[in-house]
Amino acid sequence: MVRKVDPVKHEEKRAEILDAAERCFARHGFHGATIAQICAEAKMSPGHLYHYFPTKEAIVWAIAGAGLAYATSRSAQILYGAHPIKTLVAEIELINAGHEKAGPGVLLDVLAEAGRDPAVGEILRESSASMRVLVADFLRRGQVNGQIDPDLDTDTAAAVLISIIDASKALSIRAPNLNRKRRSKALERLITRFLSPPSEAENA
Amino acid sequence: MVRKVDPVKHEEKRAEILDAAERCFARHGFHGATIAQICAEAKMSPGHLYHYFPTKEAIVWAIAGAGLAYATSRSAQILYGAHPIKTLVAEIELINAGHEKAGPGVLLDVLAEAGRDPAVGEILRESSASMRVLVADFLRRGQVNGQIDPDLDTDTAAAVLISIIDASKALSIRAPNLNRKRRSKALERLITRFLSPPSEAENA
Amino acid sequence: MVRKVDPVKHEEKRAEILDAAERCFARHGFHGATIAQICAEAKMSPGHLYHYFPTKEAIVWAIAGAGLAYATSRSAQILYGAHPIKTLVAEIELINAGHEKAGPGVLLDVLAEAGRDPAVGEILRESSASMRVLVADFLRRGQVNGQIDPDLDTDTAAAVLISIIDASKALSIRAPNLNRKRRSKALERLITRFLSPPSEAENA
Amino acid sequence: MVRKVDPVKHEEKRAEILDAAERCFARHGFHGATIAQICAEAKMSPGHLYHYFPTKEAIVWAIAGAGLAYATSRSAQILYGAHPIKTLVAEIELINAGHEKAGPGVLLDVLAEAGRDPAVGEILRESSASMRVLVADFLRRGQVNGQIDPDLDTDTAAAVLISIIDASKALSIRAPNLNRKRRSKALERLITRFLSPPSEAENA
DNA sequence: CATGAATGAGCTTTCATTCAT
DNA sequence: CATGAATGAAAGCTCATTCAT
Repeated sequence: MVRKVDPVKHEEKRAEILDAAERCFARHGFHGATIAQICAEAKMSPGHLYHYFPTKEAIVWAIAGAGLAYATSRSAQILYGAHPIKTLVAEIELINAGHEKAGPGVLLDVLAEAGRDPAVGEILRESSASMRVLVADFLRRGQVNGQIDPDLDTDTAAAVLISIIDASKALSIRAPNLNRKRRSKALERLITRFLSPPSEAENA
Repeated sequence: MVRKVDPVKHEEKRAEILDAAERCFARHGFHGATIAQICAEAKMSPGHLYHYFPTKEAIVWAIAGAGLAYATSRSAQILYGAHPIKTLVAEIELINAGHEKAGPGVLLDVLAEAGRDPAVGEILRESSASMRVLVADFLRRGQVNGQIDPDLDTDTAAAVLISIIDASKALSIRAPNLNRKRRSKALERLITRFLSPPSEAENA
Repeated sequence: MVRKVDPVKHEEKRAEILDAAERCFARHGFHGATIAQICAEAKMSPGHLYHYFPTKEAIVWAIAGAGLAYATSRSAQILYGAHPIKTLVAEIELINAGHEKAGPGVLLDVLAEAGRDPAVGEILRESSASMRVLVADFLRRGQVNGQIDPDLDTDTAAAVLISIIDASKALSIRAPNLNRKRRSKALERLITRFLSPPSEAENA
Repeated sequence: MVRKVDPVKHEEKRAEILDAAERCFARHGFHGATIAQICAEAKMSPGHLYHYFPTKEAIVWAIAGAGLAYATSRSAQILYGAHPIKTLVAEIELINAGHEKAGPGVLLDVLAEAGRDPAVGEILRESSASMRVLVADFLRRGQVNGQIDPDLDTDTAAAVLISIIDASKALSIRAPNLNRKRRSKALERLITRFLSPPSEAENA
């Protein structure tokens, strides 16, 4: 007999579904979006979709995991690049600019759902933990070369920094008409001063 | 002679429904909670509930409005009291401690829904705007007496500060096991340094 | 003790309710109209309304009875007046003119409902029977003085004549833009020729 | 390769639903019949039924349209056959005989609903108009060969004739115990005399 | 692999009717 | 006599999920 499934094609289909689902979830929320909408968006019948995911919940979990994994990997890129704080703030601005066209994405939905669906909670906490490791490591390196206050508890500071990304999502919804330059400057100031050693106040 | 309606009783019933609805929404989200659950929680038949609210949406809007109005009024209390920053951080800790028993409430749901339901968006933006006025005023007073950096754009800074409250909700979901003392200290440091004038770095 | 109820006032209230109900039924049909609408139209609370009618059905029956009784009494007036056929056709035109403002009333609803609700059926058949007696009597008088074909079975002819009134309701709904003069002329011709003795073809 | 939809099966299912719905509407009226009843009658789940019709209204419209279309096509058959008037009256008798078992059908409901639901009104008026064309044409042909009064306005006369079919429905409800022979004779006389040229009074 | 027909529990909402005041 | 608060069964409709093809 022939091979049952081509695992590459299988993964591609899964990715297509997740792409479609993310657009639907971003537009209507996890509970507002329907399987039928996702099927239409993915150009796929419901019977076929259920070959790839056993339940709608499973799609939600996959979306939550993928979104958070992307945020983690993007953070790694930024933190190991040049001028991480400036880049991070620029990234936030870039994302928020995207909201004007496509809405704020699913992060807030994940946060809200995490308080209810234990599986989403678990995914969020694990992702946050590994991102925290990443950021805490960055902070420790900064402490070594004197750019970051050695008194900071790196783990706690990392958690706070991560939540500032969430805050920026909230910020762009609560006050969408804020001047972008001023918002960037304020966020940069917030982060820079939080991390800086006591003596001097400006570095990135 | 005959009383037409007793507006006090009417208001009380409405409040009972909103109380019940808030508990249900906090547990299951705006879309996950059902009218039947709210009726059970409020010990009321669906027919009766619909004497007080024309649709489920109307209940969502009322909950969003009430929650945000409470946050605004509590903020006013804190900002006009003694040691506002310390008190604010303490308040955040108090609220987060509550999450362990009752979940994180509906704020994140409001933020997520605001990106979808224009009515919720409007409610959120208006509430945020009036809260921003409040906080910006506080900051301006601080600038006058030298406790806050006169270079800060008070409006932008106010928006950022408000979103830090949202961030603290996210923080307590992403990292529920963080040491409380350290978290408080970090938040206090974050806020204090954000606001302080350039020369000295420690005051509240 | 005092008299329990003033029967005159009681009848007046009943009449007010029936007035209100007829307007609602004409607008929305027997099943489409709600007790709440009737209460609003009669400026009355539902509790009070139920002092006068035990069920919604009872209101329907009363409306059906009243409408049919009115038609019967109006017919009597016409049949015992001068130029009954011309007057009848004029009356039909008058009624149909009213439809343009207020809709076709409840007659068709009564006919439709009579096929389902046995009580309405009974009311309709009894009313029709007594109207038929009236018309048959008119026809017999016409036969005596030679204006009406003595070969006609008066009872059957009476039934057919009555149903022509129903037909005219249907006519004004099916073809609302028909020229009125021509419609009147056609109806008059229909009735006149139906009744006339064989020799001459024109009289009223 | 893969069939998208089998339009034949789809049409069959639609027809089954309409069959079931017609029975329910005939028994309980458009507003009295429920989706659940139609589902039971069609042996189908509500979810499935809504694959074929988007709303209950759409079913009502389809039933109204189908019933009127049938009446129109049947009329065409009769008018182009031999002895149209005798056949028409016989058909009316046949239909009315059916009422004793199955009730008077939905025609009166359509007429009543047409005064309220503009969509039904539109369907009725369009169907009536095309039927009127058919009947008027028949009358004109009769005028040519001298069987029908050339003085008749064919369009108005056609409208009146059509409404006599409605009248016969009403007749069989108002007076179900009328002698059939006599009723047939009276209807035939009504129609024949209405159409006949002035000189002779008997032809079909 | 792929379809879409089919299910049925459950959703929000309505409404005739009752009851305490 | 009069109110309107209160009920709860049932309405129309949705949607995650399954199944025959």
